[in-house]
Amino acid sequence: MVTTRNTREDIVAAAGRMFADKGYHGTSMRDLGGELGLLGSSLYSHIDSKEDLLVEVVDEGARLFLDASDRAMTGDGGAEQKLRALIAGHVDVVLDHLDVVRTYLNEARMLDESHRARVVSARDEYESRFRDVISQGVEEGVFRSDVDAKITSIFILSILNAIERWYRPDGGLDRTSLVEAIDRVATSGIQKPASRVPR
Amino acid sequence: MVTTRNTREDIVAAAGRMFADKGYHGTSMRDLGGELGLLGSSLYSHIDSKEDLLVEVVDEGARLFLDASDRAMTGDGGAEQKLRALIAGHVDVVLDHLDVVRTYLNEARMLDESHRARVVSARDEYESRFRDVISQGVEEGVFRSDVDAKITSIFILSILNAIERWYRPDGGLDRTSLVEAIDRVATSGIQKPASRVPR
DNA sequence: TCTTGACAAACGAACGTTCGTTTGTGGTAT
DNA sequence: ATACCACAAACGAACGTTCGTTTGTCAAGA
Repeated sequence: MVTTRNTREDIVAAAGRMFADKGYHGTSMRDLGGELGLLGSSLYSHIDSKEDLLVEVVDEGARLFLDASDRAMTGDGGAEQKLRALIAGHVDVVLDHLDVVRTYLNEARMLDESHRARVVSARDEYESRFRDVISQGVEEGVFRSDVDAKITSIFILSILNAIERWYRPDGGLDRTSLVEAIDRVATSGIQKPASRVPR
Repeated sequence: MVTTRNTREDIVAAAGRMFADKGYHGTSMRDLGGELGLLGSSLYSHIDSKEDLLVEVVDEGARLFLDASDRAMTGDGGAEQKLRALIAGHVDVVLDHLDVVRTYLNEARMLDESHRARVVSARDEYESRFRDVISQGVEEGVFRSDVDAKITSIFILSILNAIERWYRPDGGLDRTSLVEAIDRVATSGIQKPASRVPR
């Protein structure tokens, strides 16, 4: 037989893919087995329950974002560079782990109370890094003093988390341009500055 | 007996509520009946199928947004005012019809192909109104000429559509301030304009 | 030989839905 | 006013199917 055996990680990866596409409750164990060329029951040689799969995928999503933000915060630049690094790191996670991210963002709420609580606190921790960098920028004087760090961090994360809903890798917009576009709208908005010294 | 009877609209409303909370596939007809003090089977005195309920809720969501944008576009202001009206109208729809909106945004993809296609085209139409207003603003010269209307409209809608994920009516942020905050970050960003006469 | 991964059958529970029946209510004829 | 009827709403049992999961078996690698 030439078929390679499936590992536990194959199953988790396929679960991430299917949960992202059809949702947790919209994916049956038989669906998932079929994706791997197995019967649904055969999955139980590798895992204990369907919910374990969701926990595993969602935890991975949380970890990816936190790790990326760790890396972004280690730079020695000011708030502007740090914010841009956070944005770039987030975009990288979304584009490099699209299925995990989609499951993390959309299906985590299907977890039972205790697991969901862990995810929520990880998400809060992640969001606080954006908030802190924005606060820092306000203190440094590079961001306007009337900027509300909390709500602004929510807005930036809203843009970042929506990427999975519309971005297509073959859509003619590479990730550098995407980061650039997000960074520009976040920092400068769209309004033309009042002209001050024309010529 | 004092209990009032349930109408079809009660059922659709409850369906919107439950689909928003637990997802379409996460809500059983017995769950839904229980929400109304009925057996699951009793729902079929009013409806033909579970999917019909989803279609009805999602269609309502699409209609709410399109109607709001119709109203916003009738003003005679410039692009800046129109964009702000679009934002304010969107926020009103989200906050006044939270369950319908959550189902519209998160569960429409569970519809079968033909129904989903209708929703996608309604969403495209709605998005194009944001895009057109932004293009108009660029032509008018009130928005910077390097603004990409397509991607910018996506970003603004990302912020607007994420509201359902975090906003709490009792959270100390009223809707006027919310609209104001979105409008400001969209038009002005967060960066402090370069000062020209330092010191 | 021992472990692993997959099979295939089977489990009980839950699913969406159907069906025949009961119940309550409002209008009409008495 | 009372009796009647038509109808809509809800019941409750049951349908066939699918769900997540358990179990016992067996072939193949280590």
